[in-house]
Amino acid sequence: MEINDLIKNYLGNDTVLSPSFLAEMSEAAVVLSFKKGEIIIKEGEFHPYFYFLQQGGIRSYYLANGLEIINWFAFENEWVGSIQSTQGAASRDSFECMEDCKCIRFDIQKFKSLQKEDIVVANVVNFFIEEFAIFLEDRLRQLQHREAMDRYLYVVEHEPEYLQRVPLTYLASYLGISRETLSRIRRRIIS
Amino acid sequence: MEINDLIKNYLGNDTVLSPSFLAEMSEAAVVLSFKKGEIIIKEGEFHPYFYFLQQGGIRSYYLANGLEIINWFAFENEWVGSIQSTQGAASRDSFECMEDCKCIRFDIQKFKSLQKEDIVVANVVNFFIEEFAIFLEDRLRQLQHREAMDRYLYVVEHEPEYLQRVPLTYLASYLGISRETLSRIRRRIIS
DNA sequence: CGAGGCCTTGACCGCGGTCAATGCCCGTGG
DNA sequence: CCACGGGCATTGACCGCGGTCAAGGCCTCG
Repeated sequence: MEINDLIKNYLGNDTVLSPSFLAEMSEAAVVLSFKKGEIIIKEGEFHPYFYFLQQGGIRSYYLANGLEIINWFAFENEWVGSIQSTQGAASRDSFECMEDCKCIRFDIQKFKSLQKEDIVVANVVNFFIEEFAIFLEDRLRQLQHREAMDRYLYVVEHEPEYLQRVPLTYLASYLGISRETLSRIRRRIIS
Repeated sequence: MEINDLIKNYLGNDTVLSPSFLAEMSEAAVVLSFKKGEIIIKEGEFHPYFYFLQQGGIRSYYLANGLEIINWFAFENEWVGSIQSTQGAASRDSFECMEDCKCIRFDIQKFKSLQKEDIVVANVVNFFIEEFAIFLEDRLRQLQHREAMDRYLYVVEHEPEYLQRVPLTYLASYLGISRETLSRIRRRIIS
């Protein structure tokens, strides 16, 4: 059972998911394919699913003053979804496939109700949200009181896969700097 | 029972906490007082407690290049603690009382083990982490691709209590700008 | 009354944004 | 096979936002 393995990888092999959970999940989960450029979730719309990304890359972004501002990138074996949708509200962000993608789609409502009944599920969810919060904290540290060069070097050191798989235009937005500045920074480093 | 009321305020009166939870909590929770300037949690130290702030104000900050950089402020009826300590690691931040404070202190270990057994506790924790993640997301939007004036106006509109209770030096750091820039921005707004 | 904390103001300048032109790579069609 | 066009990155010129340094004002407290 795929999902079971997946969760055990994170939480250790002693994690035992209830049979009822696995049964419900296997019927609620659907494997979907998306092509490069497809938008899975649209800003402003309620989207009652979240995804486990098995293959490909996704970016999350929103519009401000006609500019796309990028929140994060996700690749293989990461969870993707809108926190707002988790609470029944419209997503504040759009999610676009940067590559062809294969995802497992989960129904949020079904998951939420399981989470209210099954303590293991509740703790698994907990674990992932905590991870996400820590990611956001790290990111804040990169943006608050740090100059462009330092932000870039952080990616080089801690998120080097972005350099391989993300266009520089997106990376610049993610870093909160302009395309041009990123370009100049990279040149300074090579020399 | 105070803690019960407290949680019901958040989750609605239909939330029923198990008697065993309440019993454990009332013995694990301690009410503490701190004076202005006291440091509750020190950067780099493991701190196995978190707090519910009943009275006063706390700031979270860390040192970078000898500068204190402020993460957030907390006031009445907010939860305060280090996410890293939740995972058994040392705190990356210090927590200082900006005013005299009254807190309820909880033992993280005890809470965690309850969370593994009691599904209501697990879901309550879930709720608060989710809230925290949304706060962090909002904050990221303020720092990424936004200029100083906009950052300040966001506080004026959404976090006006900070203007009353936080020294401008701290507020500037929170906004990721210098004291002087904040001062000039405020003058521009008055005129 | 003096000292220290906090905020404001001024002078200066460098980082990084904007605008515009150019280069490079690649897919498509003649 | 080459020509063209589009997408993306680079480079240059310019300049304004915001940082740093330093001085001065104001309030509180000893």
